[in-house]
Amino acid sequence: MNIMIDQLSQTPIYEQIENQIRQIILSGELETNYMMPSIRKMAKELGVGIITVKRAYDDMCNEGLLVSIQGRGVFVASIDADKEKEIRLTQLRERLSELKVFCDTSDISKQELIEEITDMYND
Amino acid sequence: MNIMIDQLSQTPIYEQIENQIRQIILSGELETNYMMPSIRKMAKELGVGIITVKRAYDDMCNEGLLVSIQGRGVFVASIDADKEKEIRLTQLRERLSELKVFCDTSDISKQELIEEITDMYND
Amino acid sequence: MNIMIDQLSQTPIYEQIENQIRQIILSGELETNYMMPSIRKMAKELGVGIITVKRAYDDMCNEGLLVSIQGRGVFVASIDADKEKEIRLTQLRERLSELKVFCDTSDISKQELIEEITDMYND
Amino acid sequence: MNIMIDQLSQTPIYEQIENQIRQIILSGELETNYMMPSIRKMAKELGVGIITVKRAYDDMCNEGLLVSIQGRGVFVASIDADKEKEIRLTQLRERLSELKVFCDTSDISKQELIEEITDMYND
DNA sequence: GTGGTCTAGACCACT
DNA sequence: GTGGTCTAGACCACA
Repeated sequence: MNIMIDQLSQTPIYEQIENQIRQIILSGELETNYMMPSIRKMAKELGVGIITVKRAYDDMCNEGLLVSIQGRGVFVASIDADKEKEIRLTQLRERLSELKVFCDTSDISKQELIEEITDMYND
Repeated sequence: MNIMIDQLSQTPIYEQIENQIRQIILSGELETNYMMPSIRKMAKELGVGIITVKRAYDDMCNEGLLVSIQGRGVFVASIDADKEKEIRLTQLRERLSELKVFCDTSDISKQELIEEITDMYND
Repeated sequence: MNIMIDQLSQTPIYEQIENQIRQIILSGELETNYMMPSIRKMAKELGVGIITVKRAYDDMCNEGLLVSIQGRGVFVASIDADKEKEIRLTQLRERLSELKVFCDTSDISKQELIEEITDMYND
Repeated sequence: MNIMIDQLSQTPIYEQIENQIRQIILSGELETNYMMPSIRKMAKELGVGIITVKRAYDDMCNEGLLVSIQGRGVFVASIDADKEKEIRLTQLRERLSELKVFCDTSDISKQELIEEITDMYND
């Protein structure tokens, strides 16, 4: 589990942690019931505060990707891959819907939009 | 000029104002040198503080879309088409950048993203 | 007397008027005791408020370049050209003194300074 | 970091703060990532309001000389030498622009101006 | 009337 | 503790 923190980023540290853990779990790198590093250990490794890591773990528990068990630790939740994927896609569609409104009111065509995305992925 | 404020939104009020004014100006709805509602009037209409509106106007002055003149008012700046387009694209890229972070951390590929967009435009 | 106002300039209108009147008087274009246009006439010609012109005239009276006589009008003061010039140069030296402090603390050499000035006058 | 405020000056307090911080940073006195005094501390030390200091910090963030990070503090940004120099020259040009208006309206020629500068540097 | 500056103080988000 | 947002209200400069 290799998590990188950018101390100067505008994105809150707890969110950086969440994003990377989410990516790792969704990529299938960790099995269900895998025990996450303890909050203290993770905080020490990343060089951030304990509260910050706790916030990240808590958020992921609410999200359903992690499960916290009193006195034992935090574990990777059992996930139905298809169902999870569908959730992500639904979230994506909501974001895309907002994006389309922006493009429509800004005179940006579908062509230009896709072109920008392609450029972005080529960097 | 119809601006709506969502007091419960996560996005700061001044940013909501900025986004909507920007949209209105870039859509060409307002002519160059159009006099914006005075800070006090706008604040009263929106039911927000004077400083909040001022902050929004200030930011847009820095952005180059408005010009503020002491004792006279705040006016729509003259913008050439190319510069206008560039502003829009810059905004688009900021949004796409956030979108990419979401996709990357959600195990959604470039392929899937473009596919979703294409579907959306076909509806 | 040809005075131009830039309504969109950041410089206050009354100051624009002052600068141009000062220039005209110092250039010797107007004789001593020349009667300036009335405040109302000047305001009408320039398309600005009466108060704005009054402010400009008042300031120039305090500066000693104009003399206001109750019920008669505003006139060009008698000026000792040499003395006036010396006053301007003294003011210039004060400004240059500040400028030098800025250059010294910003690692800008005399060479660079004069070069920038030359460039500026060539535009 | 020794900043002096002149409460009676015509230049706004936040601008006085900005000018002095800019000078300090551009002079190389502070290293990249140096943590600036907190807004509250600086405000208390200078005897001004919190918002005044915040305004100064905000402006310098927009200028690219500082970076503000929620919950952590405000830091000196990393600046490359060329960009630094360009900032200084831009500031110089703004000052020279004002100086030129003064000279033009005071019947002082480019020759006289440069002569005065040369004299000043010879003292 | 307009915008520009400044204050004191409150509440929230992040570390 | 840090910065970020927002308010209410005051005073000044400008037109």
